[in-house]
Amino acid sequence: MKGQPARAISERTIERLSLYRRLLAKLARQQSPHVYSHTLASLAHGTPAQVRRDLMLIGFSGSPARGYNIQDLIDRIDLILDSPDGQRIALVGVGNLGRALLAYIAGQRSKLAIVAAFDRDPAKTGRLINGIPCHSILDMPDFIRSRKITLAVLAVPQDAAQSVVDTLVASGIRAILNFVPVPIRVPRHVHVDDLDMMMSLEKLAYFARQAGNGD
Amino acid sequence: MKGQPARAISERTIERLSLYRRLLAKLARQQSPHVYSHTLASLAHGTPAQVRRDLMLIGFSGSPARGYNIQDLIDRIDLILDSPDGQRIALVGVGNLGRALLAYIAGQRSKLAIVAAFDRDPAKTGRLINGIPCHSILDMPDFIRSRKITLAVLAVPQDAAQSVVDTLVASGIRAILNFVPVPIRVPRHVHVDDLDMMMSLEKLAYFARQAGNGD
DNA sequence: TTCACGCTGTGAATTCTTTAACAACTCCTA
DNA sequence: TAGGAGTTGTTAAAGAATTCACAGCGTGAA
Repeated sequence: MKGQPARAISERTIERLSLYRRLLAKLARQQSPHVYSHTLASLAHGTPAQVRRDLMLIGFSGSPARGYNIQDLIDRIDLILDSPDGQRIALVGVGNLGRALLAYIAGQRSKLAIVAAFDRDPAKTGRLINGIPCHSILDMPDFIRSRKITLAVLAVPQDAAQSVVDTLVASGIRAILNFVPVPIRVPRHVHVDDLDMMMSLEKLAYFARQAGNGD
Repeated sequence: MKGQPARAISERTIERLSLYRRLLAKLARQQSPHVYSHTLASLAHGTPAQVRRDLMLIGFSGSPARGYNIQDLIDRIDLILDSPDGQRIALVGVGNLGRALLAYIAGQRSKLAIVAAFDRDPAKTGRLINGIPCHSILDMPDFIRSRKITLAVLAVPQDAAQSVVDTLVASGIRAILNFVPVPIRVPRHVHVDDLDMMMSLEKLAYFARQAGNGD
């Protein structure tokens, strides 16, 4: 069995695969067992050529005149995106945003489970929050190691960010979804994705102005 | 007065400018009145060449041997990113996430103010939430028009997303920050930025696995 | 069984983004 | 006042990502 394709798939393509999978899950319930690249493309706001190339990259083939088998494609994407034994996530920082993220993420994907939350404030620790146990941040290293947590969602105050990140990295975390609007330093083997809302808003504000008149 | 440079600046560059401005604001309080491109680059996790090119694109010049004047650069970026009379934002969907976003965004930038929230649920409307007045979604079109709101943050349930978007667009919204994990359809002149957390998590999960061993 | 249609798979072309490289210049030192 | 160190501004090259375009094929219709 060949498993994952040898060469790394680009970040952009992985993002689209995630999107395709979600769209395909909906299609699977509804219509014929096949989709054309142009159908999937229009659902994903992309081009047919892009869809075909993405699927080519993961070694998936369709049939001319029938398109791609939906269930087979979902299975193939699962094989790429999911780890067989699943991956566990910790959320750090149980403030307003942290709690909302807990509720948002919990239970979305069986192979990607939030298993613990951490906070410095003793008033928040030692109980369930949105069904997830919340621990003291002092217990974090042991917890991450023993439960083999590889992903972290960071939603702590700015000042605390870098030191929390250092702890996470030292505990063996492999990737961080960062909601703190500060660039965090990590060693090269740790991946970071910044979701910076103010940056997105400022970008939208700019293009909103460019587009139409000058309000 | 020439105002904005004629040619559009790329999305990537705008994002970095937003980041630079934030970093510069910190620098301004601390040290000398100048920065070198390599200093700013290292704070932004970028390369000096990238910084120089970005600043070139917005027509900003530094001095050899002293670098860029921090305050002047902030002013120049303000000129690009900010609208002189400010832009107003509406938040739609006051659930867990919506409330957290209100708290997060409120008061961050004076030229980018959240001025109203909307929800379908009458229990939530008619009062302040995190200091922002919350209205019925039925009043949204009038409100958006009369208060000249051009940006929207979308945090409604999936099923409601497209119909809310249609209303927003019809009311004159120019750009939407979309937290709903569904591709929304808008006319070409409306800009959308999708902040899709599950997609980001799945991407990180993939690269976390690629990097090290195969857990 | 044959034909025509419309799709896939993919090399080539294009476009967009980043990095390299270096001449020109400014400041500091002596 | 002249020289050296180190930075900017910018052109050219490299590298990624996307789109084009078309050969080849499978299906359904005749």
